[in-house]
Amino acid sequence: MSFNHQEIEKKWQDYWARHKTFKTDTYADKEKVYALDMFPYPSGAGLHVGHPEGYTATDIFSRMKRMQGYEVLHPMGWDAFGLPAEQYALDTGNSPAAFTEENIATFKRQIKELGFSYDWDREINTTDPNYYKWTQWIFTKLYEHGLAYMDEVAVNWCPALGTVLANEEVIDGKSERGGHPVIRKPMKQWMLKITAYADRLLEDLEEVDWPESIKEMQRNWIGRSEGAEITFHVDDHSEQFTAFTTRPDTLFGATYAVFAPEHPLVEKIVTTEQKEKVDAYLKEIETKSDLERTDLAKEKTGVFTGAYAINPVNNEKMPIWIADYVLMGYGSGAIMAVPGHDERDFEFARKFELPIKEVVAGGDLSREAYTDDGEHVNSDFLNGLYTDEAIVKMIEWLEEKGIGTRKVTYRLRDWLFSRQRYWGEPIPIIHWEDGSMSAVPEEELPLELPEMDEIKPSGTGESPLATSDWVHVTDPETGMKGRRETNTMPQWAGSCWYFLRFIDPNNPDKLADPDALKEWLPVDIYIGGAEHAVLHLLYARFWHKFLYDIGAVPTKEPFMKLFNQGMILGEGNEKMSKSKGNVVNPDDIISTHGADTLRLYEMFMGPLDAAVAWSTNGLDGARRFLDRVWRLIVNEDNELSDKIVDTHEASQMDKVYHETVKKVEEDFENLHFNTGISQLMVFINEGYKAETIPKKYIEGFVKLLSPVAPHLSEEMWQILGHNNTISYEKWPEYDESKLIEDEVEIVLQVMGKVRAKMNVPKDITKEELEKQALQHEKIQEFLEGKTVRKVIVVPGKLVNVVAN
RNA sequence: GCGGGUGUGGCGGAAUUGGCAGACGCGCUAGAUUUAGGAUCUAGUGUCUUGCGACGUGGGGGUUCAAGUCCCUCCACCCGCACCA
Repeated sequence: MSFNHQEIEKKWQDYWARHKTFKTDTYADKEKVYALDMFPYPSGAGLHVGHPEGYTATDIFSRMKRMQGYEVLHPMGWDAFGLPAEQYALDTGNSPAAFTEENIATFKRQIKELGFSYDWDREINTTDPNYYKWTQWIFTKLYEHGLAYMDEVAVNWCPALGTVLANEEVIDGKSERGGHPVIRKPMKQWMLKITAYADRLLEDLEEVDWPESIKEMQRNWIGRSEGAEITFHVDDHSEQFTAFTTRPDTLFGATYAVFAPEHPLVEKIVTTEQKEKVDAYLKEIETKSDLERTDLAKEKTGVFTGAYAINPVNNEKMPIWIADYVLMGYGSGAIMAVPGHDERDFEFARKFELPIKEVVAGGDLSREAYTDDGEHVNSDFLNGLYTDEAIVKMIEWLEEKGIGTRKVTYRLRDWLFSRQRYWGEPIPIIHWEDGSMSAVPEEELPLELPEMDEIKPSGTGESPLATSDWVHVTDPETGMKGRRETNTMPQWAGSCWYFLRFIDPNNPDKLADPDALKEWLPVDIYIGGAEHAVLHLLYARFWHKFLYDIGAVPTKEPFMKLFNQGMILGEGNEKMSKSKGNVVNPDDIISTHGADTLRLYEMFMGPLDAAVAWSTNGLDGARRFLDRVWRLIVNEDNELSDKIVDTHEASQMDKVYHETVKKVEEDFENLHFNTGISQLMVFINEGYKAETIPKKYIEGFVKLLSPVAPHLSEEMWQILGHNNTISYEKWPEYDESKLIEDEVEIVLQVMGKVRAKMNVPKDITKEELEKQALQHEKIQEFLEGKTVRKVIVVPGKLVNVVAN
């Protein structure tokens, strides 16, 4: 007989809700554990089977920690601002708020049906004014500290979405959401000065327990490089420019200079003879999208400006070219080209027949650029030095002459923070008619979004808010008129700090009580998808460091341990997608197999971080295991099976039980759920073979199973004669002595090959073990006619006889 | 191209410090039970071989008494970055 999952799951979900079983006591005396999920964007499509994977992992961890006596904070909320709701509102004329609310209701129902042990009293919604009041408050603090500023920048304007996108939201020249074309357009935008934190964001990665791949991605994204900035004069002009280089030691080999096409100096220095060609080139570049520019980048293009720069180290004239392989957005948008020792410069010099000069010996410059270390030549005072020393000496020389300095450059750009959208947190800034600007005072926050009958693009590139009366303000004291900022914040804003609010979600006076933050921070385990490796995780770290600097949070880093769950693929090993029709809906699985089965299956599929294909057979197998557990413990009359006996006598289950407790605890602690579950299966297999099973072992087993399959475990716990929830029962302990048997099996090898096995007492001496092994009949057989050269004895494991 | 990662049965995957490769699950085979079953229980299941045995962790080489694990080299796939000076 199998259990009725629909009945049991409903029963215990109701019980937990009614008793508020998972309510967290913020100020409990117990030691604290904070287990966090990346909260979802509540899309109209509802929950996907990928969501429960990470959620189940943190839930198992949380449930185990509760049973081990910790006070656990395990919350859930909604990252509910975002483009799809606004797009829906534009398409249908309905309000994004109502649409969002419906989606949240669906998500919440689905998540509750999976039996996660969230403290629902801490539910957070980023679109709730009580929440975004503090998102706005953080913005005003950033503004006060000079970290939020407005700048005219060439932004990624997406005409289809009617908004500006951050660099990270543009993939191959198209919008990350929707795949619409994106063009460059100069606009006045809000920026956050994340670059001010670049070094700390880099350095503090050392302190956190994150996957190396994610740390590496963040390091690459920040892209720190050390070098020098060198000033060059333009020949016959009063103009000068700077170029950044990581190889100042090769300055003697700089034979030409290259500007990015957008470099402001280009129009000033271009000669009349070359103007036509330069203009044509600029025009060609302008009409290319970013996508084309990177695509066509394989073949280098460029044009001579007619002007020359003076190489400060030898006063030689270097022709100045423009080429789009030099990027305006990095360094100063101008480079000194050293074709002998830089592959890109080499390629360019070859194509345009520019001189190539060797200054580091060791390569063959007729074939390729030589970028490795070597002895410097043709370099005056650097001759004979190797790269490291030559760099130091050259920088000293440049600094002495006042024509260059040591310089660190980053790939990381400041964070483009405004969106021309309605459905986001309003940026709490007022632009006054006298041209000044001020932040909305704290006591006036939250600055709520006005309700609008119709949300339509303003047509001017401003957000729909520009069409509302809401924008107009008058200073009650001076009577000065002003206009509210109409840009809103990007979706990343609300998720930058939500984990702080979970700690003290209803605090009206502060973002959260500092004492409570001290108790719970940093987050002990944070699980979510790898797609947030740079954006969300870098932005959240930046805000956290800022809040740390102003004394609002007590830790430098927000997330101590991070883990990325893998993707669940469709049965054909392809990504699940509507168009392929291979999407698995959790609702269907809960209905046919039950939430416990879904949880168990997703954890048993493979390692948590692996991408594994969904398998209906595998899912059936998970259900079969739970049925086996049920049938072993519960009889036809829904009572405890006669096989379970209340005894303290020694049992054949002793060893496997203690092994199971040990392995399950260790594996769950390390998020190795697949192997922990396999051990639970081993225990049940042994249980089927045994005549009787001590009740205490079955109780221990049900506790071990309960984090994975909580509904079924609660039901069995009740059948075992308990009236309370299993959620706070003491986690089982194992007895190390029960793991060791009196006899151990020893592997006997000859020349490294297993030839026989034998059982010996566990405390046998090395000498005795060797003696017995050599006497073993089978071994004797193999040693016939051979001379024993050496015998390797590993106590408790094996004996290897070397003979020939 | 650069950086990171992964390659183990028919499939998903296990294997402290190098020490019995293939735990557990799926699938498959046989038997039991059943009116019947795609239910349940029991046994088997890396490959080759009648057997003894031999071979076997992407390919090749090396270190070692002993290699999935360490070293060298090549290949394939996945992820990230992509002219970052």
